[in-house]
Amino acid sequence: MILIDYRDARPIYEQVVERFKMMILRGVLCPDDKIPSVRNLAVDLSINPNTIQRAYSELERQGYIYTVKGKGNFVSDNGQLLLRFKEELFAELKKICKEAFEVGITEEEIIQNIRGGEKDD
Amino acid sequence: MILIDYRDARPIYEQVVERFKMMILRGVLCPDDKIPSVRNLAVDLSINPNTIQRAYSELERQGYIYTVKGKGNFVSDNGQLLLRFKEELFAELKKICKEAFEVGITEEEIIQNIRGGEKDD
Amino acid sequence: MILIDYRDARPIYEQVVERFKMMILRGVLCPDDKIPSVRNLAVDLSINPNTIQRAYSELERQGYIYTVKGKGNFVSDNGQLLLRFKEELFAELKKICKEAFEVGITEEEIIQNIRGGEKDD
Amino acid sequence: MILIDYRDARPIYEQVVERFKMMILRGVLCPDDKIPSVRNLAVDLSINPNTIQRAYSELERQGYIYTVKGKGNFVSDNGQLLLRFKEELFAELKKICKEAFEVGITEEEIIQNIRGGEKDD
DNA sequence: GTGGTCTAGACCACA
DNA sequence: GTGGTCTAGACCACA
Repeated sequence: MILIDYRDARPIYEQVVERFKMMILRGVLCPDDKIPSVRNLAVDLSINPNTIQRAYSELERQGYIYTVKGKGNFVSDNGQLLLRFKEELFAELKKICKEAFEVGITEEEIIQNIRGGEKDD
Repeated sequence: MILIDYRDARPIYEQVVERFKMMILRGVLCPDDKIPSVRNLAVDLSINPNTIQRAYSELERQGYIYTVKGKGNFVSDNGQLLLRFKEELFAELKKICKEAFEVGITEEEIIQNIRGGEKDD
Repeated sequence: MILIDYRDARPIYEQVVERFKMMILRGVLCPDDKIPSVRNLAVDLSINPNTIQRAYSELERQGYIYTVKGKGNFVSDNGQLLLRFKEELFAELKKICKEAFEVGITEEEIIQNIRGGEKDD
Repeated sequence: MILIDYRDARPIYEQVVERFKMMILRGVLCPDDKIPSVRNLAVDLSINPNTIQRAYSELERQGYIYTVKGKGNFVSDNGQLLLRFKEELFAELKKICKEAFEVGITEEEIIQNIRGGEKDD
């Protein structure tokens, strides 16, 4: 369900956050679905429960999941999530493009580079 | 010449590296131009010399500058730099676009978002 | 009769306590009215009976209900309840106002903010 | 500088957050002031560094401080902070008043209770 | 020295 | 069982 890449420079908790975000945004996980308990996922991934706890706290803070004490963590029903994710992603894109323009790369060059990627997915 | 943003989450050495890279790629700094000595820049920016040294080592490792012992640090004459920078930048773009496609954002939506940014520069 | 909000960060037993308190203070539930049995309410709300039991114990401790063994739980006839509730509520208000005054918010600003809320109820 | 109340039901990290917020909002701590290092404050308060770390992360997330890696944590220069704090505080007040109105407490009664508190500060 | 991440493990509240 | 907090302590990146 969740894969950790130890060669990835990003911290483990961040990778966990990202995996869940994508699964929720893609609809693999649906509103009110229960996600694994902190302890279970920790055992499954051979990771310390504190690290999972941190990932889940972050997911809750960002509105992707909600916690019911004593029961577990569940996927939120928040229609705003995809919209917010898009905004963040476009902001990132624009930042990179700005850097590109600065060194003389043209809009057309960038667009050519993006085109055709959709089907690779 | 170099501006450090202490509120930027990135480490200082990384900001220094990035500033020099951009100045070299934009042609603000030309091949064989002498860049400030570690000591001088450290004083100018009120930064630990170790931090500048680390930035310069990184710039040398990436081929942007070369060191002449006893003389100082100079901008490389390396025609490959822009090409390599472009490849890295396009790789980043593709990674983000891949994530976008995964959550259902279309190529057209991305391209619309990029268009028009060139003139804002 | 009782609604549980699983997205509410507060524990379930606390929500149950609060709902009953409000119903009793508003007069929706009257002295000596029988409230649902632990078992029935647990089934109705699809909640663990332990949780309901804990809520009822808390309500009894605070004087809102009394238990007759073998008969059930009943609303208390305690004229002091509203008075005590008011005191608690005013204490909370004062604590928040104190914090407000500390950062320079004026009494007038607070009062303006409260005025007009009564009819929204 | 910071006092922890072990009888307080709130977790320690939350108390630390609250103390710093108030000091910043009251102007006791000014923009770009350095706050104690995680380790130092941990020793001073006889608290685990992780707990201080958590408090500082929260303060950063809320925009009260910023971190310079390897240097320390510093007070932000964010004019929005007081405004946002006010909004949160007024929201709390309204929630309590709403509860008050529900059990028949009048606006006037509440206002009388608040008046005169400003000078006690 | 300074913050950031992570492990190991305890204890508590809640269901 | 489930999450939340905290302690103790290690190791790393950065300055």
